[in-house]
Order: sequence, then C-alpha cells, then structure tokens
Amino acid sequence: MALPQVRVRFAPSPTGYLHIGGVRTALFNWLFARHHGGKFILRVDDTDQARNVHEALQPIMDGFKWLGIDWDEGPGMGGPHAPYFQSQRSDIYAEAVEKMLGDGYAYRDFSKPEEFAAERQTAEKEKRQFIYSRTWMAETEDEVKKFEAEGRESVVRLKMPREGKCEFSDMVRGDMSFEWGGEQDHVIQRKDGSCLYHLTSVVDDGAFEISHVIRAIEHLPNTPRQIFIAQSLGLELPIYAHLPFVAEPGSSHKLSKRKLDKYLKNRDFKVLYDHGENIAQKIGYSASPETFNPVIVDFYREIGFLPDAIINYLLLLGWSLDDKTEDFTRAAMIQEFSLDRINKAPASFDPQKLTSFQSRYMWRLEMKEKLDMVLPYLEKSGLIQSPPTEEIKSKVRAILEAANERISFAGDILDYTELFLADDAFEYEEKAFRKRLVNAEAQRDLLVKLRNVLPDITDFSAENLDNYLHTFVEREGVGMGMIVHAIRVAITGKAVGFGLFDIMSIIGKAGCKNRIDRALQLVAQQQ
RNA sequence: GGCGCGUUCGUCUAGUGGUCUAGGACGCUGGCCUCUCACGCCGGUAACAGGGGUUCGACUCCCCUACGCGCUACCA
Repeated sequence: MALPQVRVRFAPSPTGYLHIGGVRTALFNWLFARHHGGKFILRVDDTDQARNVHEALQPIMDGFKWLGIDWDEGPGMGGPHAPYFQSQRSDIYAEAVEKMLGDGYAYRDFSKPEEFAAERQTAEKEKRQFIYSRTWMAETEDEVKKFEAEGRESVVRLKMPREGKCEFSDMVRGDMSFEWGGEQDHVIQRKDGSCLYHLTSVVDDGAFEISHVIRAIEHLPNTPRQIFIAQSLGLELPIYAHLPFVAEPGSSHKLSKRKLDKYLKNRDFKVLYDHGENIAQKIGYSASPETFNPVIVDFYREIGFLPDAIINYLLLLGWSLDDKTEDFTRAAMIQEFSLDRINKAPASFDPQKLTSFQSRYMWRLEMKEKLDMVLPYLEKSGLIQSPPTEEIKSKVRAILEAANERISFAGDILDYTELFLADDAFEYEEKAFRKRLVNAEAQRDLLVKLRNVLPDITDFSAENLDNYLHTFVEREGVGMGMIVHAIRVAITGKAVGFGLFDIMSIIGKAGCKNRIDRALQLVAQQQ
C-alpha cells in the first residue's frame, strides 16, 4: 500500500494561550509529518470568535516557534489552500451545506429551540435514546414556504442514517464500530448562516487534503458524524488516530487551565509553581494566572526552561520507543516516531519528571549557551547592567561553573543575588546567622583570625584558597567544619550554597574582608 | 440514561501466551562521598483493578463487573 503524501494539521482555536496538552497533540502531528517527509499545517478554528483573533493567536504561534514546532502552511506561512483561518472561509462552508442539502444528506429544520428541547427532554424522562422526530424537517420548497409562513426560522441539520454501522479503523485504537442510530441530527449551519465545527473541520480537512487526522480522544465519538459529512461531500476519508489525553497530576481528569487552584493542592505541582513564581517575582514579571501557570507554555519560557526538555518530556507522555530510551534529540525523535507506539491510556502530567528532564538538559548545555540563557534574568532583575560587560560575563561564567547542577532553570541564577549585590547590601538569613556566628564563639574567633591573615593571601584562586584554608585549620588544630560555615554565612548570608572556595574566589579578597567585617560588626551589635 | 474509550509500581512506561519470583525512568528512601547544599555512586520501597473462562501455561486472548474518562450543544 503506497502511502499518500502525508499532510496533517493542528487546529487550535485562538484562546490567547498555548496549553501543554495542545502542544503534545501538535507535537505528535509534527513528528508524524516530519518522519514521513510530509506537511504540517496550522489551521485556525475561529468560527466562534471572530474578534481579536490576531491577538489571541499570537501567543500560540509564539509558543510553537519557541518550542521549535514549525508549520509548513498556515498563518504567517500562507500555502496553496489559503486562507487558513476558518473565519475567512464561510463561502466554502456555505457551498458545502448547499451541496449536502441538494443531495439530501442534510435538511432545513424549522423546529423552535424549545420544541426541539422538549422532544429531547421527553426522551430523557422516558429513559430512551433521543432521536429527533424530524417533525419540522423541510425537504421541499413547499415545506419550506409552509414553515416560513408560520414565522419559523431554520437551521441546517445532518440527515443521519438510522440504520447500520459506521466502521473505521483508528491507528491508535484499532477497529471502531458505531451504530448510526445512536447519532443525532446535528446542526451544521446556524440560522444566521454560520457553520459549526463538524462541518467546517471536515470541509477543511478535505480542502487541505489532510491525510491523517491525529487528535485527542475526546473527538473519537465525533468521528462517525464527520465521516458522514465527508462521505456526503464525496471527500476521501483521512486516516484517524486518536490520542489519549493528558491528565492532571495524580488524577485521571483531563488537564485544564481553569483549575489552577485545585492543582496547587498537588504537592509536586505547587513546588513547580512556587519555584516559578519566585523567579517571576525577582524579574518583576507580573504573574497573571491567565498565562503564568504550569499548564501553559508561557510559564516555562518565562522562568527559563529549555524547549528541548519540554518537547522530550511531552514526547514520552503517551509514547515510548522501548523499555529504556528516554533522551531524544529532535532528529532522533523524528527518526523513531510512529503512531503504533502510542499508548491508549491517559497519561498524567508529572511536574517532577518534567523538571528532571529540564535539569538534565540544562546541565548538559555548553557554557556559552548557558551564559546566554542566564544573563537576561540578571539583567531583568537589575542586578547587572544591560548589556553586560565582559568582566560581568566572566564573573557569571565563574558562578555557573561553580554552581553547576544547582541551576536547573535559567532563572535559578537569581538564587545567587548576594554575589551581585554590594558587600553591605545583601541580607543575612537570621537562623543561619545565629547558629553559625552569634551562637558559635569558637568558630567566630577562628573567623577573626582568618580575617586578620586575609590580606596576606596573594593568590585568591579557589584552588589556592582550598590549600590555604586546609593549612590554616591544621595549624589551628581543628577540622574544616569549624571555619567553613562561619565564612559561608559571613560572606553570603546563607547556610547553603556551592563550594566555599569558589564563592570566596568569586567575591574576591576585598569583598570577603568587607563582608566578614560587616558580619562581625552585626554580631557585636546583637550582643 | 445511551454510546464509546481506557485500567501494569505514587507518576511516565516496557511487556503482543512460557525468557516475568514483571524491566527502566521520575519520585520517595537507606548508605557512601563531603565544608553545607546539589551532583555522583551503591542499595531499598513499590504495580499486572476484581471475577469468570480459553489454554499444559495468562500481564498478555474472550466475557462479565467495578472504577475512571469522554461524547451525547445552534462549543471546539
């Protein structure tokens, strides 16, 4: 069987944000297209909200661009089947509706909404399946005139078959079979002439020559009526593949951006969110829950995630190559991706695992790339000048080298603000200060001794400081632990951090002296 | 209610009738390393939803039940 040209699409409705679940669906489409050398098309499903489409679409396109998911046809790209906005294709849909009407696959329905609803309610009350009586169906001109004379208005409904089965094969689910009789006469055109999703989607899939429809599982029950529309219009059917949805962390509910409050009760989710919020605060980013939310791609961009880490994580959410491979470059995932290794069960979004991918990707980065990622955060927070001087850059480079795996998100560089603030401007953590300085007399005395010999140290490299301090404690007849903590707190204000000798070297001799003096002074004040 | 889909460690998953006393990863956890934290290394914890079949043999095939989710819109 020769595979036709692969053409797939992702059809977002412009909502103003890019949802992580949507990215996963788009990713699978994109990978499938790239794997087969086909086309990935972006179509804008804006039949409902014609207003502000541009504004609402921009974040979605920006998100995809950032993630490196590019489209061959669609907004900003054009293409042989333009326009790619459904709001600009009404004539095409109207024509399709006329054709279906003419061929008897659809009919004008003059029922009033309340009449139709009444029928449905009756059926529900009697606990039987609702099937429209078609009492107000008009198929001839005379019938139309008769109903119009009564002052009725019409919509166009599908004239669904009521017998037999709709059978099709799904590339993820296998063979599917639905009773036609279970289907409703869905409305495809409103009385104002605008068309509904099922119609527009099928018409466009046909027009764009979509070969494979890869979408979320919630569309599976919609498939029979879409097949009916496609067949009525004489369109070739695409091959369907329905993806399991992305669920909330630790639950089987579909991930939704509206339930942020609820997700924050999940520990792992909250950890990620708080981490992000902390960074956002330091760079003065106003965190609106509309977009600053771990369900939305913008969140990750703001706090310094790597697109590749997100993509790699998402790839494995419902797909796997084998029992061990986890790291995929773009080239590798394009090479290996196939629909038949997609899982059937919903996959729940795990913030911890995403974070672990991010950390690994971050650690592996070349120094230059890491530096480029991190500098904007220092600039935005006002800790360094913009653009940074070479001197600052080499300082940041030294910090990155020393901090190493401690930086997982680019914004984590802001955990080391004390290394950029003036010697008398950073703050001391109260608890650490008390424990390591105020209530540690012996250690403090050692610190004083060290401070006094500080000017004698000519080589302030980390390596030499290491040697020097080891000799120093040896001479004093104590362990390293006796001096290290006091120094750390005195010069950084914190109880934890990366290697002390690195920190000292980065702060420099004068800085260390100033900071130790300041700390000792503060201790004196407290006593 | 009807129809449909799904169900392996807490989570992502491997597994297509015997190689499974079920493998990997994240997490959690014990230890080592060590100036703290992190990294790293070594070890541990933990799963086939339940019940019936089919079969010499079932995580794998069939049926039922339970649970979860979705669709059943003049939303997409």
